[in-house]
Amino acid sequence: MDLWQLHIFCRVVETRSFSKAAEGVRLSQPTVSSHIKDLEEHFGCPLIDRLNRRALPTQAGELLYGYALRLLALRDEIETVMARYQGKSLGRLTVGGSTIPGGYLLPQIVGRFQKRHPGVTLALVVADTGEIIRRVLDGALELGVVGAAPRERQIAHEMLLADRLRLVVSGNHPWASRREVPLPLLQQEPFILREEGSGTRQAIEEALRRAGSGIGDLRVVAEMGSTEAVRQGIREGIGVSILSELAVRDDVAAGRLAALRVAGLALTRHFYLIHHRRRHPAPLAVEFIAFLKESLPPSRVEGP
Amino acid sequence: MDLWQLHIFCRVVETRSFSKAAEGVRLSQPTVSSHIKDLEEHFGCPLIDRLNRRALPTQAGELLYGYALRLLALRDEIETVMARYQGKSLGRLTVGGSTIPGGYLLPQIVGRFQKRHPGVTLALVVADTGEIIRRVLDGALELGVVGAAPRERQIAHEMLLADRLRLVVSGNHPWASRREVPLPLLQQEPFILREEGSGTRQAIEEALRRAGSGIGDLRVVAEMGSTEAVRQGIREGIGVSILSELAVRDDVAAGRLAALRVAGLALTRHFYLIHHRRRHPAPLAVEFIAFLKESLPPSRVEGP
DNA sequence: TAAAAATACTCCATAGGTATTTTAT
DNA sequence: ATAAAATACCTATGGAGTATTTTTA
Repeated sequence: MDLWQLHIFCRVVETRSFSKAAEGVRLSQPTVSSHIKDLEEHFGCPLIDRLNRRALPTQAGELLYGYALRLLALRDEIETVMARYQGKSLGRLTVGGSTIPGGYLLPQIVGRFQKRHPGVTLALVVADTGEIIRRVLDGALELGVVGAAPRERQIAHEMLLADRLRLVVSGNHPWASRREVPLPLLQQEPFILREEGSGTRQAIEEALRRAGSGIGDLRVVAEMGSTEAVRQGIREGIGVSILSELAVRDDVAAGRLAALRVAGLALTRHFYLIHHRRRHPAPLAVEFIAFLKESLPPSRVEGP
Repeated sequence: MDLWQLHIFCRVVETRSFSKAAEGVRLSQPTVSSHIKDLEEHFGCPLIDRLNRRALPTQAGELLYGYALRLLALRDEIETVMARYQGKSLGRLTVGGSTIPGGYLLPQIVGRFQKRHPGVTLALVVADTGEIIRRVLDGALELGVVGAAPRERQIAHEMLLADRLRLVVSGNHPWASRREVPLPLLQQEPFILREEGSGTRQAIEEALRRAGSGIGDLRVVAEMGSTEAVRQGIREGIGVSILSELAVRDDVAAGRLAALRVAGLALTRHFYLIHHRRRHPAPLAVEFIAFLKESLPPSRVEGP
């Protein structure tokens, strides 16, 4: 018994004729006969009564007909669902982001993508870079945006955008109107640092090292566990800090904070799009990647 | 896409391996590979990610897997339902009976058959012989038991039982204790006749004709439209009549009526089992016919 | 290096065809 | 005589096999 034979059988029942059914499915009449015979042998009972002018289903035939219709309908449903899936109007996409991209970049982009694809289930998972990588590896996340290039062989990474880190001071700080501050001056200033292990802190350490300095040369007055906490600390005048431009964009625009360069410090850091190297991306993921790239200001997309 | 390929695909998803799946369905690994490839080409997207040690479904694969399980389950349901149908524990049987068999023979037999086959839908249609034949022809009835052998080419008939017609008198009638009455004596007695067109009346006319007599020679005092009415008439002493032994069995046993022979009158009449000559009977109908025959007292089953 | 899947080929079972016969109206 | 299905027979596609190669952990 296969779907094709059931389809032929249904046409015979509906047209009450082997020849008409044959026409309908573009087969010869003997071929239809042989398929019906096959089914009858398979089920071990006659399905169609051949009454020379009419072919009528037996009781067993009627029973089979009902079920065959359901089966064929389900088959059609599969075809349409799979097609719809490819048309990206159906599916599920789970994206991960480490702290900065997950907090300040992806929410808006995921939101806009969601609006463009109704009927699609979107999820954004925010966790630290290591966790994001682990989840991409085991397949729980299809894509991730993280603050460091992972060295796992199984993970493919692609530079997505160069995020500028800026010296951030309160809006009423004496430096608020300056464009730039020299490093020695910064080293006099009370400084708020992120905790050990933070990607931002690592980027700062790296930049200082390249400038022949280090964290020890800063006047660290506080260590805080999140970007939010640091931002609050700056606004309340506890000190200044170096943060991702993304994280303070709104506050800078509103004048609550000011972002400036540190002369002689190359405070650039990259975010990477990651995915499993050997798993096929869902069409929706491909679509999202394209959407993500065109959503980023072109100026920010620079070489590695 | 066919059911076999979907089945193989499901095994691959479940075992997470092409080779294991191949073992499970008794195929070679390359054959499994080619079926999966076929499916992937059919749907136009990868379904399985081949990660050397493990084969994991893509998102599209998971989507398909869910539907495939449903489809295969429905397929299995068809197989079991069709098998159950053949085991006769499932189905529907509609039997027709003309007045006498429909009123006095089939109800008990249908009832006992119903008890023996729970889960089966049984219906008994009582109508005149012509109507029963028409309904067997159009397929609304699968079987019929009628009081005359139909001459339609499309209807097969088989003598089922010889029903004896008896002269029926009230339990307190002078003849009640007699075994037999001569025809001339009967012709003196008030007689209740069935209406024109009744099978019983036809049988009486036929018997009288064979004896060289006719209805005109009877003292007809009433013409009644049903066996029931005639029976009541006899009990109330309006007259005597000739009725099927089947119709008065209970009353005779209870002594309310008496049944006797008429000397010189061959009052035998046959009931016939009929069915459509060219339609395959459902297994349940075959079963019912066997049950019907073994339910009849063997003495009553005689040659035609 | 070993384990898994892909590739390359061979073979035959069967879906499909055409021509014809059978059957019942 | 006709219309429909069954039968007989032929062909070719593709499902299944074995042997081998490719790939990556």
